[in-house]
Amino acid sequence: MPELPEVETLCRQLAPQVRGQNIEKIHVYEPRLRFPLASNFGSFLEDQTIFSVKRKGKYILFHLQSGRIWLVHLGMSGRLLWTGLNPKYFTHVSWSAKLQNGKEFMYCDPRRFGFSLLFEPNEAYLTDLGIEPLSKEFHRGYLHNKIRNRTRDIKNILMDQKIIAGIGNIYANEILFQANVHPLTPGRVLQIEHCEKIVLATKKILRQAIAFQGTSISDFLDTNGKQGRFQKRFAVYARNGKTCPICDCTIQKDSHSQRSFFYCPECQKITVPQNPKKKRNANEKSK
DNA sequence: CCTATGACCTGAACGC
DNA sequence: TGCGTTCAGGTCATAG
Repeated sequence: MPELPEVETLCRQLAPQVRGQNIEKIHVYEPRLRFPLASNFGSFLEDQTIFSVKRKGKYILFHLQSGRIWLVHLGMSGRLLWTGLNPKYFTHVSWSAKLQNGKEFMYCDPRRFGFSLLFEPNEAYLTDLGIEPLSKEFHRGYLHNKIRNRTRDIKNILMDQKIIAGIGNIYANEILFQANVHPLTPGRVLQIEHCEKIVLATKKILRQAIAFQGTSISDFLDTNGKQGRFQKRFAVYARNGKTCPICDCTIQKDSHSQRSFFYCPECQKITVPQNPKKKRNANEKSK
């Protein structure tokens, strides 16, 4: 479910309700997440006051007044929901947090790829996380430096959280369409002007997606159980067989390193020619 | 250091 | 109706 725009949506909804609130009660229902919940999960958080809620990449960070940090990652299928909604949403509940104002939110995660980590004041955390794509740090020179010697394909690079934090499969596809770059283009063939297009496309797509409260394909719901709407704006993602919004070609779907990718063969021609070192196959397609 | 691959989970959609 | 297969928004550990 969650890439940067979805996590940002959740943070914006949570912040006004939880800021300054004391955590009255934590319930743990299912500790078996990507990393098992710490045995002191409840006692670490109970009676702490939430100072702020921030997003970093795809992480939600609750900064506590004590200086402790509570980090939440939603994996593929994690949801944060206010209690009181239709009970059908509350399957696979992992934990809940009740605040002094009576509000309570629950973490539900069927696939259990998400996790929650706790940090003491001054303890290092997220040390390997890359820069924020919506920050000024993310500019064409930064991207060009990161990719200039890489053979990895650009879509994979965009999804590398150590380089840029927050982009996943949906937005990588949409960004590369917007930038007219084929998803499998090796990083090292992209010039500074391509990097410029990719950076601009990244900021544009992510901002739009945030404005639409993220994307709901099947799993994502906001804290009130409502879907995002950016899926209505998809140019390529999950649109294979449909018409490109720009050129009337048919959107293609393919797969690479166990991830689907989607592209327009006409609009996304920036790619690498066949590697000259590679031996050519003796047989062309017959006939 | 870099790159590619499998593993971790459940549920939904699809084909037979 | 049921059973098997494939796929899904992410990340990490491992091997070369």
